[in-house]
Amino acid sequence: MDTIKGRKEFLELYGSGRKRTYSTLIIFYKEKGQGRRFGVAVPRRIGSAPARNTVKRRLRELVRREEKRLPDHTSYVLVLRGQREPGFRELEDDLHRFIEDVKRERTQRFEEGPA
RNA sequence: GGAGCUGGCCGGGUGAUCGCAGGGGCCGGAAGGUCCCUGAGGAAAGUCCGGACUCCACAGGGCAGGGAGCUGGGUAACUCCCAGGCGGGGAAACCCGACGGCAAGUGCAACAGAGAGUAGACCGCCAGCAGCCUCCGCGCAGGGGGUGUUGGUAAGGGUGAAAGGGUGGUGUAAGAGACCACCGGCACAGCCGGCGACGGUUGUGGCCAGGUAAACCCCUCCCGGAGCAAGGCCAAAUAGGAGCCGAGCCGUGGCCCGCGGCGUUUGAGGUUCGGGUAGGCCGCUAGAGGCUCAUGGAGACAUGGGUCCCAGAUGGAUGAUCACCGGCUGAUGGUCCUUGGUAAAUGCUCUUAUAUAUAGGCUCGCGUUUGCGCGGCGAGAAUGUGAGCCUCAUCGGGCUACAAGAUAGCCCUCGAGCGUACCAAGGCCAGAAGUUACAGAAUCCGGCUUACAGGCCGGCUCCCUCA
Repeated sequence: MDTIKGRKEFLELYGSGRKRTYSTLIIFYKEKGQGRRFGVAVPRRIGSAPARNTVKRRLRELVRREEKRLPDHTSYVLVLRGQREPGFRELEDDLHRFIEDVKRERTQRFEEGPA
């Protein structure tokens, strides 16, 4: 899993990337460069350092599992929503929804494209 | 067994699947692959002290600023640690203390109170003066009690966190360190013990000096600045840009003097606009290091030997998911064990026998409420003491009657052992459910402080019981 590094690149995705909102996550993404690259952001309001680290590990684990199902040549930033530490299942559900949404979006574009 | 104090330690485990970071070996031209090893804490936290390390400065002096503040020791150093002293808390084990100086100066103190730091008369106490009352009337002597007023007084009451030493005496109208004795405290001097803080003791002195220095301040001692984004190397890039101000600027990091450097035609420096970089490597993990043994020491710790190598990320690794097992709390159940209590709704056996002081009321006797004289009223009121009588209550419980209580009637009654029933507590077994903390290295150490579900081991104090 390649990671996004540098504040500038994060700001670029926040500014010009596409955005989808789910119950525990906000996901920014944009076609860019080679391969798939990921960034994870967990705000301070979630809790202490150990709590934030746990959430980040869960998100990385999910990305590692599901990476192949996402479109290539794209950068993604996953930002945590809410005030509390979410469970693994909640995060998993949201990521699956995102994968379905992105797949539908590409199919639509593919059908509209040649027409 | 209970209550408490204290020192040290731990702070989930196993398995499966899928992963991360560093190092090493092997394969490969490289990308990478593969195997092995290692991979968060007691506080990694707060960033509060102290150091190591790195760079800058080193020419000093004065002023300012900050810190420390009982003694001796330990340490690289400390605001830390050990031992001791003193003060405070506790019945004790033990705990707590910024613990130099308010008898150098200046300042501050709410409310209450008469008075709060050169003290102060609200009540009280005492004295003088005036006038009044004393079973009734009158007189004499003496006493007592109020009132008003003028003074005295810090004994007593009251206020307050605190009222200007305490106790006893002398003294006095009443009092007062006014004087005396003892005690406490203070200052000075001596002696004894201790390295010392200090302790003990003797003498002298003046009667005594309130609190607050995390109030200013005074005294003693200590203190260059910045921090691993320190600092160095490599690579890349900006571009030696423009406008304006301009005689000072920089370092000695607070200020002044002084000193050093740069600059005033060759323009230091500042500011605005425009533009750009922030990639890699080293520092970077072997250290005041861990474990263990020996020696010295009361201890903190030191010295020496042996042995081990134990995180180094940089959008930041050290894990994610699932299953099982633990730890703790525990509704409820089993009624197996122990202990205690209750029971004419209880059985059996043994052994047997008991009376008290106080309170209240009533009656009677005696004494006192200054003395005397005359008259009146009246055996009264208050108080002390002695004798007799009466009443109530307590000294055991249950049942019946009554709404309840008083009360009345009836019954059982003491002690010991065993058993039965019920209740309570503890142990044991089962167990729904809940809970499983605080918290994430970022240059590294030594500390401090704060947070923490729960658990383990040791030592000590007090109380109860048994032998």
